[in-house]
Amino acid sequence: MFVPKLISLLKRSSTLNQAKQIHAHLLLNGLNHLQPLLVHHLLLWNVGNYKSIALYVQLILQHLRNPDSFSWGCTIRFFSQKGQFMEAISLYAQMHRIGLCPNSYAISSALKSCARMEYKLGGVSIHGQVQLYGFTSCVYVQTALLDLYSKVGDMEIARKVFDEMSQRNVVSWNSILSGYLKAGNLVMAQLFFDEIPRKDVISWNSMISGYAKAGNMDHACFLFQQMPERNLASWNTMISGYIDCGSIVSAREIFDVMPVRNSVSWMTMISGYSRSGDVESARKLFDEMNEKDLLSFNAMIACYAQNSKPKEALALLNDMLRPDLNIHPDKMTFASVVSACSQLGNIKYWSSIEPHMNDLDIVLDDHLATALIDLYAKCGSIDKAYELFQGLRKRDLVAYSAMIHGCGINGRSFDAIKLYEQMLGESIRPNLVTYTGLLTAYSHAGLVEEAYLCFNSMKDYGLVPSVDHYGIMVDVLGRAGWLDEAYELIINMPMQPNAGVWGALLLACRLHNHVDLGEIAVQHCIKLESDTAGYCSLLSSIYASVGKWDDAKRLRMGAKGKKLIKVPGCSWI
DNA sequence: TTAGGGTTAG
Repeated sequence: MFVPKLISLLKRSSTLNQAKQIHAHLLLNGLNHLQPLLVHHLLLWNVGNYKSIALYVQLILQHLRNPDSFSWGCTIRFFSQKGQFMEAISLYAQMHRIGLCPNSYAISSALKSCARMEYKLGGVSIHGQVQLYGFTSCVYVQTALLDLYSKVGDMEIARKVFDEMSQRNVVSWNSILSGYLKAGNLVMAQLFFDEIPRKDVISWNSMISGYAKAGNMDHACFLFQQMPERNLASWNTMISGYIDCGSIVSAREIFDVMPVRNSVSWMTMISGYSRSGDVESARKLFDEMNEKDLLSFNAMIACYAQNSKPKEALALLNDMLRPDLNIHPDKMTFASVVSACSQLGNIKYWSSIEPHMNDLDIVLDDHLATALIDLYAKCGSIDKAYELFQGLRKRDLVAYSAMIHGCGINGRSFDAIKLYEQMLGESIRPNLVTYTGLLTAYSHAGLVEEAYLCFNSMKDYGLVPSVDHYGIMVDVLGRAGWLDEAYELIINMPMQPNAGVWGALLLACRLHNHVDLGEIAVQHCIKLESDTAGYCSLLSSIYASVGKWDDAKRLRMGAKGKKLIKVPGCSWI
């Protein structure tokens, strides 16, 4: 077959199998030099699905008799564009190992991949090769380099690269702009923005986003009104800016007047309502959507999970799985669903959903694994939780807090304390949730003085104990029999104690048969909560335990009839 | 090179 005919056949091939046949033909007829063309065609026209093309092209690369930068460069760019950054970087390294000189495609795509993964070390080593192979005047390579340093937060070197560029395009300007904005340096960003010779919509959007993130919506709005053309990202940035500032009403106004909406707009609004606790408005908006997609389902399921409506979250997952919708849940969906199951506190809910996740080939990431740690810990499978915790790529504040709490409620107090120390050793600052778990652990172990020290150390991290932390402390003191100290702590609380705090004291009074404080505690509990039967029966048991049979009987009768009871010497209604 | 979603307490 003539070469021109082969090339035209290749260009018209639309399936991977056709391309493979042509490839076989090339090899049989000694036309190996046409392989780069085949690689280029395969990658450019996406014949077949991504995975099979990727596999086939990699196979070709490994067997090229005369490896060429063009084929390798195209492939590296392909992986980088598909978001397969690890693969792109590893192919680049391989290309380097076999002694091929990279072209600008290869080197800029490898740099982009490092930037997206914030893999500074890899980027720096490619920087050395940029100098070595003489790409110092290629605007694409230099911009990729500049973007890398902006993304990893090294603005000094980013600035140096920018200053030394012989040629710049608007992407170079936008990259340095986004670096300063990411670093929160609005002053420098504004200076650069003013200098951009031909600003595009991305330059404007970046500035708007920077002011919005800094909470300066007035200036963001000023820029939004000034910009010559707006795209969807401009409008969506304004919506999320208002939501971040807590102005859900202004966000809605923007949403209502924008000319075209996409799923990001809908999702941002739904999660805005979710964050302000307005589940009803979120659902109303969700129901108004004509074509619900993965993003909107995820936003609505997350809304239910985050607002303590786990049953509704699971019901919506069920709707989402309807075959006619053809929507496949992803790891975002499952993170919320796991949280919902965890709130229900029974593993049976998750057991019926887990097979779906496995069918969908969902890969556990740290977020999803953390949700599972919490689920297993709450359902008593602490060993399974620990196993997941050990397997995390990076143990962050949330993972530690979930694990500490999990150990706390499962009676593994010393493990909880050890984890807390390990966390501090990794320079992770605890938050209020961490202390809830830790105090729970001390409470279960009956370590009163340690708990007190821990409670007092919260201020070292700038944390102000919440009413729940006081509740746990009352529980710790009370269980250990330090009832007067517990009462004193309640009296000196900087906020109003809730029924939980007084309930903890009441429980302790029952444990140690303390009548006087028990009467006071029950009085407050009844004042704070409508369902009083449990409290009355506790006090009644206290009376019984000290032989005050008449009082005990009277209280029990009262509790049965749900009437309000009067205790001698007390003035509650 | 710009917009958006998930995980920890009670």
